[in-house]
Amino acid sequence: MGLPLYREVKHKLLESLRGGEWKPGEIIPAEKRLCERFGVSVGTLRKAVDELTAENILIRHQGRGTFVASHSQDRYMFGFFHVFAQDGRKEYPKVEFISLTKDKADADSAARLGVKKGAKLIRIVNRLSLGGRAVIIDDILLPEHFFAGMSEAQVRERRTTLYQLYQDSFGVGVLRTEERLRACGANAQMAQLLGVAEGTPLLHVIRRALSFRDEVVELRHSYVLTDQHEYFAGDDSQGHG
Amino acid sequence: MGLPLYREVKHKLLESLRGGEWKPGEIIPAEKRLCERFGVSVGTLRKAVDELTAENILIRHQGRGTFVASHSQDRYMFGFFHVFAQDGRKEYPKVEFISLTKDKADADSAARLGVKKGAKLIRIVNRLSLGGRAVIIDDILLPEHFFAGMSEAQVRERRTTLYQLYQDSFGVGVLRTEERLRACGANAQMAQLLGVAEGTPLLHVIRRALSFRDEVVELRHSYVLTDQHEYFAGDDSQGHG
DNA sequence: CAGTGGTCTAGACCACATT
DNA sequence: ATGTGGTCTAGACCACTGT
Repeated sequence: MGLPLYREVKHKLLESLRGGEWKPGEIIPAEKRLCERFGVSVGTLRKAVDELTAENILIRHQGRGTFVASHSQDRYMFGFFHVFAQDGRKEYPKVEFISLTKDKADADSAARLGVKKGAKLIRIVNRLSLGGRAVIIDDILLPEHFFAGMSEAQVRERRTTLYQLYQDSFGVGVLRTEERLRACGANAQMAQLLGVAEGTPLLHVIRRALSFRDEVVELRHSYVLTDQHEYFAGDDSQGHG
Repeated sequence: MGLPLYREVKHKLLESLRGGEWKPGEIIPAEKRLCERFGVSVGTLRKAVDELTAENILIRHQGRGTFVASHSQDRYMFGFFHVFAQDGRKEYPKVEFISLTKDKADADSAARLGVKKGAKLIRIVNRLSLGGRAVIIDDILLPEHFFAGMSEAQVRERRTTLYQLYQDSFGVGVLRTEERLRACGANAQMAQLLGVAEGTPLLHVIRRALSFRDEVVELRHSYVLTDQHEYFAGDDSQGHG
C-alpha cells in the first residue's frame, strides 16, 4: 500500500481515461457519483481531480461539470505555441502546407521518437507566417504506425490544428510536449522558404509530443526567424493576484 | 468581498513575508498557530499554503515545518539553469568571472528592466563551462539602486550562486524568472570568449529575474553554444506516477 | 428549479523528524 | 514523547449553469 487514497483514486480515473470510458471533450460523472463509485469522501475525490486538472488532463467548469481535455484552437495557442512578436502581441500563425512525404528514421530521429532506426515515418513540412511574414518552418516527423493512411489531402484541407487532426482522425491525443532549443544557421531550403540568406541564425526548437501513455507521437523541428520574434519559455501557470 | 477566504489568508501571509516578519530560509509558525491567528480551519489554511508552495514561495517539510524559500545550489540547478549536454546529463557549470563595470541603460535594457533610459546599471560578464568547455557567456545587467556598493571582489570571491549573493548581501530575493529566446551570430567578443568563429549561431536567452514585489531585479543575456548542448523548456513539475 | 463544481468547517488519525 | 505536516471524513453552504 503506502499510497495515499487520493493517489489510488487518481490512478483509477487515469485507467478509465486510458481505457476509453470517457473520451476527449466528454464530460465525466459528477463528483458525488465518483465519490460513491470509489467509496471516498468529496475532499479526497477532489484532491485526485485537482492533480489531474493541474496536469491538463481534466478541465473543470463550475456549474457545468468536469471534462476530459481535448485540443482546441485556444488550447493550442495557450499551451503549445510559444513564438510571439517581440512586443509581446499574441497572434495565430497562418499555416501554409509545403509537403507530405514518406521517410525513414535516421539515428537522431529514431532516438528521439523511441523507434528503431529505419522505421517508417511520415514527414510534413509547413511554413508559418506571423504578421504577414514567413517566420517559422515546421519539419514534422510522425511514426507511421500511429498515423497509417494519412494523406496529403487530409493535411492540406484540414481547418483545424494538426493536433486536432491527430485526435479526431487517428485517436491520438497529445497531452503534453517537451521542447529543447538550439541555434543553427539556415540551410539552402530554409533560407529559400523564409526568404533570408543562407547561414542566417535561426532558433531551432525540437519538440516531442507525448500521449497519455507517454509514447512519443510526434517529433517536430521548428526553425524560427527571431529578428522580430521571440520564443517565450515562462511558466505557464502563475497566480500572482 | 467576493474573495475566497483562503485567498485572503494567502494575501495576509504574503504581506507578512513582504514585511519581513519571516525571512528567506526561516521557518514560519505551525499550521495550528496560523489557524488560530487567522481564525480559519486547517483545510482553509492549507489551501492558502498549497498555493504558496506551488509558487515556490514556501517549502513544506513533513515533520519539520514550513519554510520561506531561499536560494540554494540545488534550487538554482532545479529551477533556473536550463542548459544541459545533448545526452541529458545534468552538470553544474564552472563559472569564470570576466568583468564588472558600471554602465547606463540603453533603450532596450531600460524597457526590459522597467527603469529610465540612462539609469545607472552594474554590468557583470561571466563565462560558464560545461564538461571543461566554454559554452555560455552571461552578460548581466543590474539596476544599481538594488545593489548599491556591489564590488568586483564580492562577485569574484563569492562561493555561491549570484542569486544567493543578491539575497544574502543585498536582501534581494529572486522569486521567479521569465525567459525569452532568440538566435544570433557570435560577435567578436563572444567569439573570442567561446573560442569559435565570428558569426557562429548562438542561442540568445534573455532572462528577467523578478522579486517578491514583481520588480525586475536582473536582466541577463546568456549566449549559448549549442553544438553539443541544448536548452530545456519542459514544464518543471510533472507527476505522472 | 435542479445539478454542478467551489469553499469551508471541526475534527480524527497517520507519517515523519527532532528532542 | 512531542510537534510537525499529510491524509481523510461527513457533512454544510455558496456560486454558477442550464432548463
